[in-house]
Amino acid sequence: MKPREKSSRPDDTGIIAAAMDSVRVRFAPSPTGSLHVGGARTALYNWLFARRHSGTFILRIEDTDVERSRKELTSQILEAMTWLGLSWDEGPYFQSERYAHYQEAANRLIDEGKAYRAFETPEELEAEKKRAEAEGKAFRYSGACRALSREESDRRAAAGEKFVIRLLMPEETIVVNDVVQGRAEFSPDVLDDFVLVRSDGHPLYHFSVCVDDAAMGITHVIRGVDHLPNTPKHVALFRALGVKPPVFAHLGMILGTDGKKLSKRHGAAGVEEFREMGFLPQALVNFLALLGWSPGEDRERMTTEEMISLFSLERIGPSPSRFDHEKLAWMNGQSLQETPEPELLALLKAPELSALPEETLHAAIGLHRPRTKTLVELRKALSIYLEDPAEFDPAGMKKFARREDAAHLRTLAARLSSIEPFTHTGMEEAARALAEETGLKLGALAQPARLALTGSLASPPLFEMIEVLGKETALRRMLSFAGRIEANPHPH
RNA sequence: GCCCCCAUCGUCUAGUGGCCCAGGACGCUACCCUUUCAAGGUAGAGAUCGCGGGUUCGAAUCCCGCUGGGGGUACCA
Repeated sequence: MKPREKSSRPDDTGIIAAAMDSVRVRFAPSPTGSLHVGGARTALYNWLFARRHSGTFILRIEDTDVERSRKELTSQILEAMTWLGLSWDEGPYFQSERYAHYQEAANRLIDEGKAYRAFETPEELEAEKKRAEAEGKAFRYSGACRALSREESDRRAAAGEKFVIRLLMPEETIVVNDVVQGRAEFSPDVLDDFVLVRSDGHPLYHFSVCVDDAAMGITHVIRGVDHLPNTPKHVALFRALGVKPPVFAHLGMILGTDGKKLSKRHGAAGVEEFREMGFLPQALVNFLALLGWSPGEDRERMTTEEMISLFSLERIGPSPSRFDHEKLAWMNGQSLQETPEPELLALLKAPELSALPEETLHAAIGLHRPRTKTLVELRKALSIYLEDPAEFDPAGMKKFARREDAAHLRTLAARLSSIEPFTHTGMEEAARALAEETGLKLGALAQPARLALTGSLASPPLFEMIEVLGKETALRRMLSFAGRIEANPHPH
């Protein structure tokens, strides 16, 4: 890592400075789905922030929802994080293995009179909710069980009566000072005594998060704005727990191009999907970093090290952003061009390419890589060196599969067959001479050949490609394609 | 319904009272290069800074209202 920059950076002042000595942040996904790019961006910002301040990045799995959590999704998330290069310093911790902590904290809160048992059944609550709705009012738990004496509460619990544990919400306005979203006030009459622990003993999200953040000494909570309305609850809980709340930074949502929540409908939403589509982790990271954060000074493409040294919470914007696949594709194309060839070969994961002579493969990559934006595209482009094209572009067939094209193909093939040594410069000379003699444009000769060789009208410079393909393969494809046309020529 | 957040080119954004009749990037258009497609080069279109009121000598930047969008409102996370 580069040496830290001096304290002229804006984030070295003010509110964050107090906790800046030992930054501890966490990414806390819930294993109810694969890693969404929104989650990946949250993880990235936490990671960048930790690295920027030589802090600690903790990974914590929030699997208290037994019904929806799935073990295999955890490993999938970990794998995606690793692929992105977001290494964690502690964890993964599993909340499902930390129930003793929650139990202990809950008992303590009850003992201190900051939380209490509530014995209403789900049905009773549901009925109350219905009633409130009918009256057009927002439902808030009545707080009826606040009035229970400790003795009665203990007695009913001991008798086996079901209960949840609720936090005794203080009757005061809670102010959340968010580094990204600014100041937000929450009036006590929209906050009720929310549930900490379910009747089956499972801690609820708000509770386990705060207990863990407190226990793990989390200094900064960086997460999506969807959690902003939860934050006053967390602040109250931290106070009840006797802990200073961390600094909050809530990130705007990542939306699809239509402004709706990003999902598979928009092409892809999971990190794993982007990986499969042939995107490079550094490109995805760079792109995601810029979705909501800007280093200023018109910087766009950056290495991870540069992002780390430039990153700060105050340069994160509050507004939601749309996921622009086009820009990602551009960035990926840029990264693809810069990847060293041995690494690229490993990334391509195409063992069949080893059938090609090293020199051929090297030359082919040199020819095709500049024309591709993803690994998948490059892999497909390279396949023409392994087997003859199986399909031909319909538009190409319409334009360049007429009877005279077959004739041109045969003439060109004949001319090329005598070239020795078989170099692209020699071929080009010969082809130009041929064009001159016949009064044809070079393109009239080249396009049918291109179609014959690749099945497509778009390719690297024809003769360079032929040189890599080899005389035998090239002539075979040209002649066979000529035959195919003659059997079934496209009318004018 | 109630609560909270957001609002600069199509998109990501720079911009924190005068340097901005708004800068960069992706995308788009044209031209150059050229055997095709990319890449590259050059030029260009594209935002009355959501709307309306203030404050100020002066506002994209501060305040209020409206509109639009998003989120939350669980014994989910």
